[in-house]
Amino acid sequence: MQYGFDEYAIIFKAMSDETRLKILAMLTKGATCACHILEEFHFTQPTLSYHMKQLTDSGLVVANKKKKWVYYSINKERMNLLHEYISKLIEPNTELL
Amino acid sequence: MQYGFDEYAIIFKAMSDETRLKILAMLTKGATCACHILEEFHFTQPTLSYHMKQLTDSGLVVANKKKKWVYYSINKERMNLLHEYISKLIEPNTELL
DNA sequence: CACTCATATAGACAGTTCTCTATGTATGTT
DNA sequence: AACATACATAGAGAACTGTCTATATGAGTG
Repeated sequence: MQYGFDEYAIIFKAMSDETRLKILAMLTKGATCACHILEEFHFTQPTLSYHMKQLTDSGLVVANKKKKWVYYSINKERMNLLHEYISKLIEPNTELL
Repeated sequence: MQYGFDEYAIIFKAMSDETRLKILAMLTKGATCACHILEEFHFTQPTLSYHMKQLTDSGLVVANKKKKWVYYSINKERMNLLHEYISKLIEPNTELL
């Protein structure tokens, strides 16, 4: 396995919140700035900042600063890693242990 | 989408713990009884019972009682659902929102 | 330079999580 | 019936999470 359970746990933890799943779904439409994401929610700006940090720390999302705005987008490479991980949990006798 | 973000959040939360990821990996080898799973860890039996409850409540794992033992195994249908969900986060403009 | 706008950080606080010990339940054994 | 084994539940406590308000940072504007 490329990474340990601890690393995958962090990734899954990033996805273990309804708000962050909605953010990820929004990002499938393409890179989006924080201010636009915030409009879709009823919490404050620092709370969004907290959630974006969880997502970027996990590696699932990358931040791209352009002028005053930060554009967030999905890290497809990382998401593919997760996709393969789930595959290994479906197919028996894989090299997970 | 078949289920809402809340339901997927519960599934991902079940996978957001290193211990439970290791348990899932063990279960890829086939149905395993709790006592055998416990041998692989250094915590107590009630702690394992707690983790197994998280996994079964999420639907990722099913419990099968045979005599004195409970055999746990991966619910492949549920895992496939997760697999498809990740696919939708990789491919752009899917119907997640 | 003073000000505004977009975002991040700090600190507080309620709620949740993961672990433990103690106990309960259900099944099998002597 | 008494005991042993496998697992679940209850309750407690330390650590973590998600939210807020207040403040900081950094980039553009007049």
